[in-house]
Amino acid sequence: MEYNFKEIEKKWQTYWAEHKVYAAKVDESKPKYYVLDMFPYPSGAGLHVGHPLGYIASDIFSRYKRLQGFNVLHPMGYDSFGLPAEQYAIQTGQHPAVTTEKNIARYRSQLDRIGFSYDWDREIRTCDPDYYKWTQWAFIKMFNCYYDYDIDKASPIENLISKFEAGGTKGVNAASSSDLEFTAEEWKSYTEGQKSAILMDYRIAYQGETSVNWCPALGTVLANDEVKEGISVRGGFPVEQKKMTQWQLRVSAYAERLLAGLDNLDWTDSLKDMQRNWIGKSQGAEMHFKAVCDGQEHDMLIFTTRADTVFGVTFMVLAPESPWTDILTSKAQKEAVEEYKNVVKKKTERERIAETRKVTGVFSGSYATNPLTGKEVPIYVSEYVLSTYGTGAIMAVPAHDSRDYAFAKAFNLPIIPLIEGCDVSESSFDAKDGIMCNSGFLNGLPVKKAITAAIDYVESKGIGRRKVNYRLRDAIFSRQRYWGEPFPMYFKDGIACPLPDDKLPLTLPEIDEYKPTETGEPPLARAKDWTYGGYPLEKSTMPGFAGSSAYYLRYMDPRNSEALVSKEANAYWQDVDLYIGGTEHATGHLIYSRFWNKFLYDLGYVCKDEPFRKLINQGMIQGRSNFVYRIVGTNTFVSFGLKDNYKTTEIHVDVNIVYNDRLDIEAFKAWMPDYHNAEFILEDGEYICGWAIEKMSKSMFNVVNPDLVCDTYGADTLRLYEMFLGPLEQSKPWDTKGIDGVNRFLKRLWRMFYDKDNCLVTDGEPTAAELKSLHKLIGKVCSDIENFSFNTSVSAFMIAVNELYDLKCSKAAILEPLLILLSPFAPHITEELYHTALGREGSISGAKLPEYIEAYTIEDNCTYAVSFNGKTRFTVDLPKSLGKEEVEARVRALEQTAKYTDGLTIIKVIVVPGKIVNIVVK
RNA sequence: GCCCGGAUGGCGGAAUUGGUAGACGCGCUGGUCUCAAACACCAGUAUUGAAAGAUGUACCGGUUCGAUCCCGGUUCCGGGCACCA
Repeated sequence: MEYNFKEIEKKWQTYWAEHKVYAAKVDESKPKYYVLDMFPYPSGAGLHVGHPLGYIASDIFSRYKRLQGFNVLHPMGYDSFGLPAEQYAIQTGQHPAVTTEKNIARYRSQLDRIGFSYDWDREIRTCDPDYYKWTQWAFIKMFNCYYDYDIDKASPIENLISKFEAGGTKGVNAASSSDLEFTAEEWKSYTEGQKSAILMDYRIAYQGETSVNWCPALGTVLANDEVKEGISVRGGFPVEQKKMTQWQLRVSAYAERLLAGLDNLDWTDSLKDMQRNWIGKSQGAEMHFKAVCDGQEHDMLIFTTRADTVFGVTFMVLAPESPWTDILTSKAQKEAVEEYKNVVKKKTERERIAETRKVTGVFSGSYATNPLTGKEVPIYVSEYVLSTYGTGAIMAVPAHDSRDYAFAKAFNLPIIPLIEGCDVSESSFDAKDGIMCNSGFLNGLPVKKAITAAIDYVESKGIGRRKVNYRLRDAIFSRQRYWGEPFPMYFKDGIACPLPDDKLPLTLPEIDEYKPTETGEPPLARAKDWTYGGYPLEKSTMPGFAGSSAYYLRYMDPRNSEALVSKEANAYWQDVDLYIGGTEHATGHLIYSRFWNKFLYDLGYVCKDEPFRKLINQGMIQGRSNFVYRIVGTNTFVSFGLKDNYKTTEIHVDVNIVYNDRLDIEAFKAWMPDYHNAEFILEDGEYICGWAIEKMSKSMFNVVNPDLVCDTYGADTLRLYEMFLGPLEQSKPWDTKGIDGVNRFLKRLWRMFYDKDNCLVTDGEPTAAELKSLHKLIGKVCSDIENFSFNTSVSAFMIAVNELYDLKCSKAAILEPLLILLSPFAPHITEELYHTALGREGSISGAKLPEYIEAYTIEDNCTYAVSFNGKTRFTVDLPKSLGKEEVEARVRALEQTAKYTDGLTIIKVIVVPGKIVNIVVK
């Protein structure tokens, strides 16, 4: 019998599906284990060989955990709302639901071929109304809550209303968009409209005006993590800043908890660092400065982390968009400031980035008084101060801040050094290090102590207070698009109201065109009768991250129509034990999910504060591109080794017509009409291609389709090879030619069971050598899997099978544990051999993981190399059972009889068991 | 500019984290089988040298009997953030 992978793989995939082998059910008798993949966006291009890498890893781990006796939840679904389907719809008029459906079918068939152990009964799709009902439900909950810092969690908005009714804003310690103050009487005197406007500033899901990333080409706003270097991540279009009223989520209220929660997570440090930087906590102080404009006195508030440098303030700076700027611009400077503001406003985000460090600014015409020195300093307006961070105003200390320094140099402002011995003639001294000088009562203190002393002083004089700032901003939650979740909100006389729960889901209406309207309204404005009870419904939709923020909860109880997840299901599955996915979600999905989960936790809907206990980031699989070299101005192609003799252009060639860097010339001629009459300059009768490692993409003709690999080598080979390529978390290139090695391994495994038509499996007692091979393997593979070092596991399998093959071992007592151990990696072939060759019943996934017995792998004797000062002089075999002291004693004795002393005396014997003995001599 | 990761044969990568560097696989070379090819199998394969040996983990230095591993500095590559006061 031959290893017929096609038949075997089809047979077992059918068996698993028919017997629902991987269906997960709540089972209190077993410990649970939840393994989750980041669900894919089903794009039109289908999967390439890089996509399943993480899925294979998580599948191996899931299968391994099942063998260990865990009740494993391993679900899959689709993140199926999103821009590409909509862009396609705009171009073709096809409904996004239709293309999405088609793409999902393609993804499913590709995934199925690889043999994953998903529980497909739990599949979810974010665009399914039964699913997005719960996205809308959560949004309404957020709308109906505010964040109370006193209890440090979300709380129903009614509680806030009661507080306002009882005592106004006094004693209210809540996250809000503005710092309003009013009394209970004032509150009661407000109209409904005024009240709802005030409450809006406190809600966790709220509508508010902010400066947003507006992408004109996409016709929508984007969140910060959807923009990189002034360009939209999806599509690559320029993005500009624009003031707009948008739905937002008050993620910033959770900044401290999102930061603190990281400490207890089993994530990589680099990913935690990314989130920490994104949250951007900085501790400092707010300080009041008296400002005078045209004789009028105002109060100005700044934020600083360097309160110690207040004696070196030589000017102040306001953000152009800051409300202070209008108040503190003098009549004389009005025109200049307005002009400056206009120039800044017109710049796109991209220009701002390109011109970073180019100093611009304008004098406001007013002056501020330093509260500590009483000195007057000028107030400037400059774009290097951001309105969105801190108070939008700073005190400038050019001697100790490089940005202030550049500004001072450009505007010829004084620079006062405050640290003993520092040189500020060429650049500022930014380090928080040294002894203070020129700083009144702070003189003589080291910087770090001076910071505390300065803040203490400021607090005691009532000039300011300690303050923590976060860079994390609220998430802008509206998108002016069609293919997303509709907001379950309507506007009654201009006041935003949520739909009642029994009206959920609010499904997407049909429209005949997916573009924005001529008047610039979102596509939903095209819908007929987009109203509720006669009131207009919200016309924008939710962003991509809405649907992915709580999907891991829905998998626990995917068909529940009463709740996002039942209390029972949530209590059993709890949280995700292992989450595998790419780093690209570090500051997007992984922040939003944590926020969303914490919110639901505050309200008691989920039992865990953090959703993802352990996180692994798989690396990218890069493509290996091949090139041909066309001699300029001809249709002649010269082989790689000879190309330097000619003037050539490098052209990407489809890697599927190149074998081992050798071009299939006939296939090349047929590839594109242009090359039909191509001529070639060969070396040794062959055309050798150049190569490079690049991103896997269609345009570089280096895409390898997993279907093709499954056709030629089988899914088990694909799975093993993807793992064998290198460490899971590292980026590495795909190179199809190496795949023969793992394929050979499987064929050899097969031959251990079958020779032609004979089954070779026998009973019989295993020998010591066979047991040693097996148990070395068990020990290695189990510890590798726990460490996600799957590449070395595959090597270990190859070594063990080679050893056993050489020993001609066909004993069931050895082969059965071997198969079970290998089954997570290569489920089809092991399943087949388990049944037909070993005659076992049921699926191998129900088997028990073989136990590792160390005693089998210990060597009787062990060779020590004895060396003097690093030079090996002789080797000696000693029983492994000897203790360290005894080895030392025997070595000393040997050394004496061997007369290797050369007149030297031993000062130290270093024994490393099983390794080497070093004798240090003098 | 700041914060993280890296750097080992022709290639992907191992090395029990201070103890024989280069496991395993690819590729290459030679051989067996074959009319031939494919498959399979066997042997070799860091550099240098006829050999003994010498040299080798990006570079410079340090600690140590001993360093791919620890410490200091440099270069290059990858990722993240970027006027965050």
